[in-house]
Amino acid sequence: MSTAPTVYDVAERSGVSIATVSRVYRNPDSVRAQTRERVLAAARDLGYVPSGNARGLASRSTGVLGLCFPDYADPDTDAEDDDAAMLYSDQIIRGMERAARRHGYALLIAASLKGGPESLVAKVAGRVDGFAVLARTVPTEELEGISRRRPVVMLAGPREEGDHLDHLDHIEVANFDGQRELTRHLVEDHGLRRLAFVGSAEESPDVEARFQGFLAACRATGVEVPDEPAVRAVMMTQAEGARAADALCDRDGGPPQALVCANDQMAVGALHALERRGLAVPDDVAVTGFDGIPLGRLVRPTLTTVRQPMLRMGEEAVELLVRRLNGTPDADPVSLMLPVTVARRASCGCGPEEQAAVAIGA
Amino acid sequence: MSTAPTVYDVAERSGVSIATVSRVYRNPDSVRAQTRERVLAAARDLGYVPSGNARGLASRSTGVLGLCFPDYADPDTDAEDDDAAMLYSDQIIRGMERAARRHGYALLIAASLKGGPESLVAKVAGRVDGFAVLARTVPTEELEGISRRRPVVMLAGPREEGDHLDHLDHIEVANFDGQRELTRHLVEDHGLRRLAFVGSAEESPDVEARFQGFLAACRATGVEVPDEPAVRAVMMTQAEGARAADALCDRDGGPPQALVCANDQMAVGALHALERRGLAVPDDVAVTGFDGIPLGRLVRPTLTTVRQPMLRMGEEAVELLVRRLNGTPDADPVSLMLPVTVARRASCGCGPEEQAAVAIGA
DNA sequence: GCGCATTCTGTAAGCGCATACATGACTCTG
DNA sequence: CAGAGTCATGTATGCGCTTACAGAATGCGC
Repeated sequence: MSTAPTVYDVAERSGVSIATVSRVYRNPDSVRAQTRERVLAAARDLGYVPSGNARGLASRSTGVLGLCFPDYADPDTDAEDDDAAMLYSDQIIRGMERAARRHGYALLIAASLKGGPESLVAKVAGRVDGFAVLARTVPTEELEGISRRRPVVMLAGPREEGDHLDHLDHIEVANFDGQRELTRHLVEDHGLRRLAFVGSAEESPDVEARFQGFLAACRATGVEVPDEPAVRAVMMTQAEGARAADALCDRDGGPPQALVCANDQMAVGALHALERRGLAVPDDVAVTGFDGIPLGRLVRPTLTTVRQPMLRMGEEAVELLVRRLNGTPDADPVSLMLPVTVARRASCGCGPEEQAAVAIGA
Repeated sequence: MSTAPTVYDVAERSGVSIATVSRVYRNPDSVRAQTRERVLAAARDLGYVPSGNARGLASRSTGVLGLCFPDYADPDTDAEDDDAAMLYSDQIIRGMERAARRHGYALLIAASLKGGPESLVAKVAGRVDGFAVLARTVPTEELEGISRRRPVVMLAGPREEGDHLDHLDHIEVANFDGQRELTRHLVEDHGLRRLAFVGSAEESPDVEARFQGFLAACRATGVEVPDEPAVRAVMMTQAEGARAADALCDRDGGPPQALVCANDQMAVGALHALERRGLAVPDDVAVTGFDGIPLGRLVRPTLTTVRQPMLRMGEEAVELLVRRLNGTPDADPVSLMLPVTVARRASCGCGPEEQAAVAIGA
């Protein structure tokens, strides 16, 4: 692992100047074929790999796009089953990677833990030409500064009015419409009326939108519910979902007829908690989630949920970034809303077979 | 999107030298608190983000690890169902990301398409401190050169004897043992004797090892099979799996009793093809895969397969890289073999419930 | 108040590459 | 065969940061 060879080494070995070496890589046609071969041969001999850092510094661009996402993994779950570990951020990653590749970019990913918030984004931001951020992964103020200098697209968080971030491109899904339709389904098609929403609306604008959709459906169907979520979860993990389910069951009046969870992970946690208590899903309590992670189809009963088009979200994010990168850097901010689908599965009482679903919203 | 501020701007604005600005970020304690605050305030005002390129250049390290993987996605499948798009590389990505984060690294990922092979690895290699490569993603010779200058770990390809790459760290799974056990199960527990192996052994050393495991089980149980795979697939995608299934059914003597596929994607493709032909799985033909991707549990019948611990593979890869990076760069190459588990599900005739599985190999 | 040990901060020299510009070698024209 | 025009290559500079090293400021004991 000796010191890596540089353009200088290659230049010396092939008897040309460093400029020529550089040209061989950046603009091969501008070098005579014979010279080029000599240079490439020397490079091969030396095991030369151009330094991305130096290249980036000199050319002011990296050829890399980035993604910052929160780490919502349930540590315990993963150990026993890889599948369960695939969260929705993973699908966004794949979507972005694929689209990035099409445009000649690589993808740099980093999850933030509550720990060093600043370092994370800064690290990513400093190494990419542009990046996407999953809602609330990064403190607003920090993004504010960063986004002045390079393209950033917000994912999954509705734009915040009056916020300093409204100059950012933005992609969200039909949280409101999706949750409203799912809730309507519970009430009208399954006749459930005592519903409880699980999830902290303050935590994330997505959850807030979902909760509002939930409320809208309740009002429209004449179901009474409190003006705020029955249980606030801090993290949106399985553990929190289980805790929420337990808390709701222990309340006066017993468990509600349906647990409407703000995401799939909490719903799965609730499923487990209810099973431990000997309550049957969906007969005693219906449970629904939101997201459409693979795990939702692996649990029993299979989880009724609202599916987000996550791959597409990742792809669209890249498209927006690329557009800004070559062309219209100062165009007005774009705001996309992608449609969702309600996946009716077993946990709401729809039986084992998944029902055909239609796109909702946007 | 004006020119981004630099240390110089921050230095000027806060009335210090650029060295002090740098120190504030690299080594905060070495700067007086009062000075530090001034600098940070100026940085905040300007929206300053340190350039990763410049930092990397000057400090000769990037704080980034990389992963190169092949793109085996089935383009058509993805559109209709995000879940189906989650391949095994995605799980490796997650495993690596998580471990990388623990060690303070970000992760750069890039899939290679057959197209520009060189540019891909070179690009990644030039931007990271070390990286992992999924078997055969990268031409051997190219890796040869690169790996002389920075840590590389090979994933999922058995080390090739006499190869120039045997100085690389290496992680594989118990391909041979896993496939042998699965094959034994088909023959001894289900009484199947006309088996066909689908997959090109030349393409990948993993497939070769699996095929050898298949052969070993056949010999041990007295089942006769040809010395090479019944069908060679070029890509290991669903489309290829379907084609293979069709080809085998059209042969003289009709379909075999079992299709032993070299990976899950091909197995799923075979499942579809058989269904189209009106053949029942597992009653007419049993089908098995290898990998344990989430999709395998979503198809009907659920897919019997050999599960690889992919998350763990990603994590171990990072551990190996990190170890080389800080400490023992020239230690002897490490070779890890991770155990697999046989997941007995419906497609081999074991019924809908997944059977408890035990670790095999290593 | 002085000398010396400690901080703290500034100066300067790269890190490896891209690229504008200058130079040199040819070819072509008249 | 001189001069203009091409093409290939070299020279020189700077990208934004880190980091010895040196220098200034501060604190301490006496």
